[in-house]
Amino acid sequence: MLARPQFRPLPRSFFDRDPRRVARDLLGTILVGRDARSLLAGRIVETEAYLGLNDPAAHAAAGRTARNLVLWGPPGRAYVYFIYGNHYCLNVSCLPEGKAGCVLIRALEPVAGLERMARNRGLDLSALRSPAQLRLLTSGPGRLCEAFAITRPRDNDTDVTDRDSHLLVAPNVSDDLPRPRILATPRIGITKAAAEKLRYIIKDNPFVSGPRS
DNA sequence: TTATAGATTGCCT
DNA sequence: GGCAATCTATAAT
Repeated sequence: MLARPQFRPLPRSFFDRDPRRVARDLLGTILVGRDARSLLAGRIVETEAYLGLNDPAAHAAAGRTARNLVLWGPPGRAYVYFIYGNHYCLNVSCLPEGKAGCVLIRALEPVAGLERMARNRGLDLSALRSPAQLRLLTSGPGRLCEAFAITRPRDNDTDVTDRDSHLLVAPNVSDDLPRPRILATPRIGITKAAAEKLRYIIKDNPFVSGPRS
């Protein structure tokens, strides 16, 4: 059997909580993607919480549908959806089975497998030398999915707490001290419930999505 | 069966 | 800063 890196993912209990807590605590953790050939890793620097039935901006607000079924399942599963005819977005389900909260992963700081990410994004490898171009790899929910080749239906319902999954979330030991400075802001790109501060970012991290200001 | 908005991105002026 | 691309889920007819 081929040796490959092992990761101890976050436990299921981590996701069995209020999406706001999960969204905050996911900052600094590592999204790991892998296939037979490559290992991809990125540090999560931007998330958004979606609260379920009572959150007008959440897909779950429509109730249980074929698309959002994963949201009502057990915590710690990938919810992948297709948007604007162009892009996939990655969420992780929260709360116990029967409740539909989730966290949208909005931006990563690339850690490993940057060449593969660039290829997946259709970028020239010279992009890896320019900070501005580096941002284009995984700075945005659609971009990070393309970089990690995350699609639906294949990756939908993946258990990101299973060490054997091709997509998982692992703690980042080196990030625990000092605790990243966290900022809460309004969510991006929504029209309903747009005032609530449910977007969480690592302050001053250059890989957070949106204009650099 | 048809219409429309959407948890985005990249290219245009 | 504006807007087209491109398709799916859901609402409206």
